[in-house]
Amino acid sequence: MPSALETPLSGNLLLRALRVPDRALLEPHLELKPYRRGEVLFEAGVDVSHISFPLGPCVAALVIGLQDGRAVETATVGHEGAIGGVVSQGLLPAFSRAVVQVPGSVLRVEAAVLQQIKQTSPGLRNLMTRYSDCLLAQVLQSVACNASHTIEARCSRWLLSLQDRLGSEVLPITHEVLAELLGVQRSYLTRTLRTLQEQGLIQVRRGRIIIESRPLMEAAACECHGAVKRHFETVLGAVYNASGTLVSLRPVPAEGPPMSQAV
Amino acid sequence: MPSALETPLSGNLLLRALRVPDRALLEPHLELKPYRRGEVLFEAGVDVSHISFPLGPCVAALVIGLQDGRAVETATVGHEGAIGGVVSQGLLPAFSRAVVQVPGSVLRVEAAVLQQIKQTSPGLRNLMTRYSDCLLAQVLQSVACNASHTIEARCSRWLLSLQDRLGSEVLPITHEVLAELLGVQRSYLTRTLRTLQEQGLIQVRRGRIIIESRPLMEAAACECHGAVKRHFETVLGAVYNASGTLVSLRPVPAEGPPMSQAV
DNA sequence: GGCTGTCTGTACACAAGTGCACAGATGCTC
DNA sequence: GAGCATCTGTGCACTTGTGTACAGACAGCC
Repeated sequence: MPSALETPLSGNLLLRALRVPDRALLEPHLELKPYRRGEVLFEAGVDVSHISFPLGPCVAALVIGLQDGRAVETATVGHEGAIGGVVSQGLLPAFSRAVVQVPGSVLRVEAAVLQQIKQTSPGLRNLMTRYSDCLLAQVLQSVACNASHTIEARCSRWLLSLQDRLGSEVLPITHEVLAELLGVQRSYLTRTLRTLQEQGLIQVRRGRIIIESRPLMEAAACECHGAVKRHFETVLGAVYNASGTLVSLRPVPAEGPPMSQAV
Repeated sequence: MPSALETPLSGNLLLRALRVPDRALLEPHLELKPYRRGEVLFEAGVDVSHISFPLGPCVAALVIGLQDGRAVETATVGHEGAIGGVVSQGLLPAFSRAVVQVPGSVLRVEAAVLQQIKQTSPGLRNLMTRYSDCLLAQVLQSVACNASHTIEARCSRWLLSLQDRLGSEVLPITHEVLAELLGVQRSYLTRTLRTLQEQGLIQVRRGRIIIESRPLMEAAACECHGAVKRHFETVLGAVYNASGTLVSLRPVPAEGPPMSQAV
């Protein structure tokens, strides 16, 4: 199986950013697991047994369930990151649920094993800490965003960030689901999307939304999209191609004395 | 000065939860620093040099500044926690600004020094990891909260969480400031507070809000307040007194073999 | 005790978003 | 290629919250 993982492993940018020896430590413990849309990686309140690195197009969301039955998205994680005990270091009960939004596979490792390996690998430790900080940044920005930006702007932001992760203009999502994630009314979201379509930003199809003009979308979206992206750049050295898609992270540098910082 | 710190140190619940030897490691490096209302602990984009443990009534907020000049609160930190590079482990640029809402003192330590001590103290490491998880939980819940709850509910939640930290019914805050933190219109917040007052939940005074009936407040607030509180209980063993005030955290247990979890 | 700056109360026109209901379109399955 | 479940479009009454403006109240200061 290790040989079969050779290719998949490069489908996650965090794993790809690791140096070869660190990757070698992790590789024997990685398990490939496919997920369908809507599948749950872990439930809120349950101990997180594994940490998962989404591959290729796979995108999951951290979701908070509310008493009235709604379930609002708090963070999106794709092939640029990891999900499950990233901050809690595993083995603490999860506060949120993790749900697959775009189907695909993940590479996962037992939380305890990852902790073990981190002990011996400063590079891995450093990388995971940096990613944690980016995840937090994303969430912090969303708090402010949800408090102050219009649904049109938030919706645009969300679509852009999905495109960043997928690298495709065709975003497989229904109004229903997107409205739930944003915590807004479905009928109003439909109207909003219609407006965006009339302005030539997107095309609306059944079950998918097609980005027509990324520049216009970026103008319609709030600053939050850019702010988070910039933090990914400075902290993880994220690299984006011309069309805004996230293509790689800065490789973890070789160990040196001044590395003690982000242990 | 170490002797002068003897008492202050117990004014922060995280520090108080540490075992004596761990505390001893930290103590010589702690510096007492007073802050006034509105003072900035660190700015967004700047490297965080220190990590601060608020004492007694001191409360700070993580704030995201928006392009239109507004500055919305994303998290509140009082004597139950710490602020500055908690997740990023210091020495990464801060994503948010930290502003003092209720004046008081903090004990602070250089980020690099704290990292150093963590290397040798599993207890401290474990505690900080748990606190990080609680901080994230608080922020995750706020994303969902801001997306779906009314201003009245959010305002009530906020007042309750300040009371938890202060342990007093008199909350020193103006409508102006609270409206900004919640990301809402000042005039509408005044109306909301008026409504709460007419229902006997609070009393409104110039520059302060007095909680009249905590039970009624809890009914008016959204579930988010309770959800975060419960996570603090399970993860940090937070203990609340009859009137809802946070009084202590579970002491860090003695080291044992099964401790490897939250390294 | 009067002045002054800040904070609070309220009014009003308006925009944004909800909640619900139902018609119509689309894609998939058999 | 007909049927069906799901998704999308739209209408309408209503609530929540914005934006702006201004009057009055409070507390601290000299």
